[in-house]
Amino acid sequence: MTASRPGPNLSRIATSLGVSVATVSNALSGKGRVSGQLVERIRERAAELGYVPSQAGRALRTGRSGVLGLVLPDIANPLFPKIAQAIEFAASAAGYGVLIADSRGDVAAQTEAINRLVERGVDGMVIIPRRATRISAAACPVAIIDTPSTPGNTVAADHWQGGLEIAGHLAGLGHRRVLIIGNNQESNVQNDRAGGIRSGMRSGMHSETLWIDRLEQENGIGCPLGLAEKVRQGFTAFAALSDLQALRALTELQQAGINIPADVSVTGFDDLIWSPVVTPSLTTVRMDMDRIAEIAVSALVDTIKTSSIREGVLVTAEIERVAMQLIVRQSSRPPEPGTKDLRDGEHVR
Amino acid sequence: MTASRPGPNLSRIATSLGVSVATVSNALSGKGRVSGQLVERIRERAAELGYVPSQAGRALRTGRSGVLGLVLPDIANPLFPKIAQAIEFAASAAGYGVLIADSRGDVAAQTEAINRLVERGVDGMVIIPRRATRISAAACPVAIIDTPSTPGNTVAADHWQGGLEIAGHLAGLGHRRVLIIGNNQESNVQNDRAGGIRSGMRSGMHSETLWIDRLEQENGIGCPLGLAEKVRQGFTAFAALSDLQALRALTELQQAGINIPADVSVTGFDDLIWSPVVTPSLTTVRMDMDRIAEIAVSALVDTIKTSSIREGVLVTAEIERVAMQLIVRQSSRPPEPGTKDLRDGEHVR
DNA sequence: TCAATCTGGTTAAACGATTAATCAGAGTAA
DNA sequence: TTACTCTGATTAATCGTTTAACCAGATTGA
Repeated sequence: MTASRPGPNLSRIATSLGVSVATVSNALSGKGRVSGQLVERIRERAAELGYVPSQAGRALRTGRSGVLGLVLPDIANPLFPKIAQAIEFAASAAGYGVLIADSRGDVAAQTEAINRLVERGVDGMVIIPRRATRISAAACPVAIIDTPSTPGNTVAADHWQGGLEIAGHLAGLGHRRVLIIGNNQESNVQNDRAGGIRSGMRSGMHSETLWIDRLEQENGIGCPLGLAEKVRQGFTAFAALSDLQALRALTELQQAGINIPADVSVTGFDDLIWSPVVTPSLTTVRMDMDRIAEIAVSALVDTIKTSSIREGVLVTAEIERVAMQLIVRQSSRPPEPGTKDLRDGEHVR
Repeated sequence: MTASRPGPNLSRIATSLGVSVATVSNALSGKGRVSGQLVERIRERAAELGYVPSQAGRALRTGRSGVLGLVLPDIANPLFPKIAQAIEFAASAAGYGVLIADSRGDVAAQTEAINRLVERGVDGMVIIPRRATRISAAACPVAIIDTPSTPGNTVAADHWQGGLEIAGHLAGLGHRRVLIIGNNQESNVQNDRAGGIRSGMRSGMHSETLWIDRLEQENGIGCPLGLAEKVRQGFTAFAALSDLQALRALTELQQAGINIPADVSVTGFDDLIWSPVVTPSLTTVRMDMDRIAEIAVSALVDTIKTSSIREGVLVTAEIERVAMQLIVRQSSRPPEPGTKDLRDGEHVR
């Protein structure tokens, strides 16, 4: 029993017009030598029969599947929807499908996931590593989206510059003492963001950094961050390295009776789904995921088209960093003059 | 130039052992008649050469691609990570790959996205419709994950029962006046959840429903929900139909100086990523997405394997609804006796 | 003893698209 | 007239796997 596809194939079109399959193939792909009128007639007939080329047949012959793999070691990442959406859009615009692979955070399973994609014959992969994972060269071109400071990175948001934006914003509002809140000290992305914030501090400004992973190792997961105490110490701005941490800070502060933004300001990163709808809405920094995806995919596709042999290449793009955009909302405001900020000044001295 | 795959193929194994390709194929698939020892030798050699079957060749011959499509009309849905993860896991356990398709919320683009998947030759699709979209029968088996009350639904969380859990929990705590908060009156899922909550009300309990979409049509997107006023009217519990709305309610109430859970309780649905880490952590109801995905995928795969012709079938499974699980955290507590709840009693009378 | 059956394989034909090689015929130049 | 080029098509091979059909040799049954 041969399960034949329902639709028409090249040969059906060919016999129905009394020409050869090669001619039909040439006419549709515009490659060989076919007269103008015949091309016209073939195109018409193909459309009228509802012809769709068999990817399997094409893949077998050309060795190209027309499919890209998308690897996210941390698929539970709340950024995933945006990433997947952007990659899928860019890929399908370039005529490619997107196969997803998940490794559930496990580093060993990541290799296995990559292998599954290779076995399925993807022409290339987009990998968004969680930490500084060395991507062991796969059997196909690979584009990496992480952060510009990661070696091998293809394209990414300029997280450092995003940090500068936050620092500039807080400085402009008049904040002096900033607490940076991250959750993973191993993360290249978070380190760049934090570095950007620190290097954006103006004279007279001071920052400290709170790493949640450290804190949770001691006090258990989900422990309080002790932010009310930080407020008492004179911090007037809390710059989280992700909106998830910003939300955690926001609610903890609110619960402690501290008003945002009247008493202190809170900022985040990534403009995640809840950021516009919480009260107060969250000042944050957004990355242009569509543009990043478009650059990554087109660089990947270029490499695929030019590299005749199926080899593991790390793809590079001309534009390596894409600017992040500051979104000012309600959660940031100048510190109340004469109260906490002044008290802080005394505290420092 | 024929771009040949790098790895070995059946014929390489065959010639290296001096047997025919058919025998190798039979040995590896365990289908034809091959002696035990020969099977053994072929398996060994295949492993030692690192043989991976060409999906393209197999797909061309069998008419099956070994790939499932995943269609999410609302890819920005915060549940997407969990869904994609669960589907990918179940599919790859069954030997299938997962191709994603996004329609960016556009209903017209949904059909186009489905077509793209069909053109890529997916063997079946899992569709998670946003609203009550009639799925125009695609050219392959389709499993739908929505809610049990949707006609054509294959398998889904028992949202109604989830609502009952919430209602039971709030009733057990002693709440009398419950405000249900949804954001989309067209959603089957949300209606089932709300219906469950309402039908779980004990005698003496009262509920009202606030639809955010209605409110935002009048007052603009991101408008305040006026929950402080509701508290004054005597509501002591706010049951959101999604954790996103729960979060919106939580922060709005906190900002208004209302303490949770001391003054009022807030509950959600879905156990989204932020629910355990906000303060107070959110009481919610979780669906067993892994189980749902496993049921949907295996039903789909069964249908694919038995239906010889490639036709558009709506797949059914034996288990149609999967129980949701109540997760009690900090945001729900008995109402303060003698204060708001009593005042409410008077207010009602 | 002769035919039927079983065992362990082999042969060959697909699946559908691509593409190098070829070919018939017309036009052209010497 | 002969050789050469150009155009517009056709032929045939190929990608890797699956599977129906066939076949040689051994065993079995009557």
